[in-house]
Amino acid sequence: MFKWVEADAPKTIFGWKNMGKRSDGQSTRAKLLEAAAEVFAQKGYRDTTVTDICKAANTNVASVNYYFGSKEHLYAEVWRKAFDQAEAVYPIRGGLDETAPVEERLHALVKSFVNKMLDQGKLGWSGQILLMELVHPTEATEMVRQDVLQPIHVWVMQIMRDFLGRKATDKQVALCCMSVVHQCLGLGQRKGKRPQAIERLFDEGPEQVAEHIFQFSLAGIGALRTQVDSVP
Amino acid sequence: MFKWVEADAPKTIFGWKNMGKRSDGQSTRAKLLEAAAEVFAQKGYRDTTVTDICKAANTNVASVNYYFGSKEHLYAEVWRKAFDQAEAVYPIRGGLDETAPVEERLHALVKSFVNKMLDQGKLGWSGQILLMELVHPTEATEMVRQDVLQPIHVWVMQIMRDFLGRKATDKQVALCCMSVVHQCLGLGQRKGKRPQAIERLFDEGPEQVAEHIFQFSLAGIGALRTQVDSVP
DNA sequence: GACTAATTAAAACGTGCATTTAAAATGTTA
DNA sequence: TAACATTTTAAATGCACGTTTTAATTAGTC
Repeated sequence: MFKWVEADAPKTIFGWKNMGKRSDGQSTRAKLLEAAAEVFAQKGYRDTTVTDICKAANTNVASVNYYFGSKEHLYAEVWRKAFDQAEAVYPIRGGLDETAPVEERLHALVKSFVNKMLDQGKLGWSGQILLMELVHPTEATEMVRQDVLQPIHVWVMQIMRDFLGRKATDKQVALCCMSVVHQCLGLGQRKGKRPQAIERLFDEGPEQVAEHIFQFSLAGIGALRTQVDSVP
Repeated sequence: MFKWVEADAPKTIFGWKNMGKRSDGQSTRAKLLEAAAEVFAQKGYRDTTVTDICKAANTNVASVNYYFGSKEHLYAEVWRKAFDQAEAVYPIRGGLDETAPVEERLHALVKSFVNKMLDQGKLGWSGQILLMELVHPTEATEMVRQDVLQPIHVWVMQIMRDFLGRKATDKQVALCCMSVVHQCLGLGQRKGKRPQAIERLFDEGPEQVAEHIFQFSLAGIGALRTQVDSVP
């Protein structure tokens, strides 16, 4: 795996102003990034051709390799950017820190997660890509695990631990994390591939779904907690 | 999409006994079916090459097209067979019919589903393929939807309806189905791609996980039911 | 044992795709 | 305006893969 130096940014660090750079509004690099994100989210890494991307971005086929070195590098960058954009609008912590009441933290978490999975616009791309990667990974997964996935996991575990208390085992905590996360992740399944009764749930936006998952999980966790607490 | 006539079966219907057929124990066709299932489940449809399959089955590259017409047809047949095999050992109804107590039906459903997703051997292949198809469908999805997916959905909906009672809305029923199914489906994520705390949950077999999902869901459904019942 | 059909085997074909190349175009510097 | 770096373009390259072809081999029938 070779190291790729970006074409745009580094060129100005020597003091030049805009050496040889075109000035047609949105740079080709940005266009590619935007177009690629949409195509990747829709068709997945493997079914997306660089020709697809360049057609969508209205650029030459060679531009992907010129700006990103390879399809794979573009994909990694797309993924990271999609995550950042979604996180900016739907922050997983909802502006809360670890001192906030657990219920509030869980509520914020679920709302954020559900929105990320169900957003119909560009903010839903990260969810689509995430799910595809978890089910059918590419090598790019490794590139974002530490920075993006790990912090979320820590936050969820923290919430569940606070819910269940000291007496709960690590396994019980992990199981509850799993239940909540999987309920949210599953929302990313391909549209139109589910039974109609399920599809209709999403017609009226993510709020109702998020509320359901929150209440459902709250009860599930509550049951486990009383069970934990009953042990001396 | 052309119609393909299988190479083995149809040849005997004219009254011949075994015309030209080799008799070396396991037929090439069966070897392909078995090997392909494993490779498809592991690498997914797109990343699997027919060379992969034939190498695993110890056959010639042309054999896939000879016996199945195309990679896609083989895939469809593999999928259906994997489902049947898993269903034979982990029946989704657990031997119960609609007159059995709802709790028992749900318990059986979850156990069956979890086993299908977590089985380490060939009985786990159908779960792997199912999840990949839901997240990133191929055209083969359509071939099994009616026969395989639809009946399961009907059964789950039935269970939830019986749980929640007449007063519950269709939407509430569907949401509960979703919560249960997604908890199970999520188990099919690629091994080794999750946080360690989660990975460890599966070391000791599916039983504990199934039990957790059952209890968790029972509480979640229960909460919704009391809410439903409280409305006059 | 010759005939026929089914199966296997090896090589060839054709296509789709990521990437490379080399030249042209565009902008900047002096 | 000349020299130069960056960016764009169109065409070429090379490889991987599904499928086809053609010939050889095997098994059962008469």
